[in-house]
Amino acid sequence: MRWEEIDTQVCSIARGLAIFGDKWTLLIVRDAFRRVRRFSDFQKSLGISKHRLSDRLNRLVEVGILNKVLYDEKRARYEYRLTQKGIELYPVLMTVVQWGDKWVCDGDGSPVVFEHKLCGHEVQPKYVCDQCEKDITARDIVPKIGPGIERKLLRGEAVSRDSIDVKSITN
Amino acid sequence: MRWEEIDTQVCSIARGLAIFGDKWTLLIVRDAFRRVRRFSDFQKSLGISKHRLSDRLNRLVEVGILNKVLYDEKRARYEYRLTQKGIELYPVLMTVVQWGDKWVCDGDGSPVVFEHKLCGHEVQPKYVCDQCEKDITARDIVPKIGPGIERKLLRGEAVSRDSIDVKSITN
DNA sequence: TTGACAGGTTCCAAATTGGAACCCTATAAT
DNA sequence: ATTATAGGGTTCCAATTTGGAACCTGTCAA
Repeated sequence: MRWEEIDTQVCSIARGLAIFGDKWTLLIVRDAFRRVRRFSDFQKSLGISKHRLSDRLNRLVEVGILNKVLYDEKRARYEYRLTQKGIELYPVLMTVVQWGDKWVCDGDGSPVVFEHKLCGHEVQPKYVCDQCEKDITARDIVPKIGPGIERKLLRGEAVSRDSIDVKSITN
Repeated sequence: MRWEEIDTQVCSIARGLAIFGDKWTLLIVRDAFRRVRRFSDFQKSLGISKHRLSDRLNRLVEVGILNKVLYDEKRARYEYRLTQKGIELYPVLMTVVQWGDKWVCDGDGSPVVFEHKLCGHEVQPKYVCDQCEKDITARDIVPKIGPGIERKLLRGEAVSRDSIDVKSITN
């Protein structure tokens, strides 16, 4: 299978990664969260080639993660800003940060820490059950077929067996 | 800059993505959570070429996300299983699932839903402040220089200006 | 008038990929 | 005893993707 076909899987991970699972895209989104907005600033920050950057930015605009906002009419200059769809990638980025802080730090500790404006404390975001408020861990979660698969099956559509075979997530 | 150099940035996102930010790696990890364990099963599930798969599995073992476990001594057959380091990628994957469910579903709803063993309910995991328990959103978080950068600066090490320039994360 | 700046595009060499073919070992089937 | 099959690879090549350098264009500033 080639990469362009992975989003044919009935799987939100595959579909998500089809959008931002390549080498540079999430780093561009990271920079957008840091308020990097202009072509040349992305380039400086990432050291990516212009060609690639141009590609990636256009793609992100296409899929609705970034907006192109005119900031200089005469010279047709645009800024790239996160849309709501982009802003909601925040937990993805933050969970990567937390994993990285724990597993690929170099002994000096977290490069960046975070303050929660609402309570003023330094925050270690946590991932909890919305029903019982306990921490979510892989071992306590049982995946089940959801409507996205069920409805397709009811309509007789082919759904790869692989999507269906949802086993308990654990090693 | 070429991709192999991105983990020189003092940034947990860059360092994380240096490990699992390429096209197939996170999908392999996804499958590992689904209890896919053998070479040929990964291959069937992903449709990736053997060459690539071999590469990626070895890489994941190298960086300590998967363990190679002998299951047939005579024929030297191994299973690939998540280590603790791998299991802790769960929130990364789940936040991708939640984003994908919301933004790249096709009208049929979530392909897969999740039950929380501890309370028996269907769970929508949420990302909250460990101090005040309120939901975390990009707009309420202020990044600050952490020890990982500060200590390097105190030792006089070069830290790219880019890592330091931590602006409020918002558009 | 010259030059710098922002934001591209074009081109090529180098790296990465997918796919097919092949290899090796150990069991299973005939 | 011979053949087949399964698991897990490796080798090779053509196609795709990439990084980097060079070039283009329209505006402003000196």
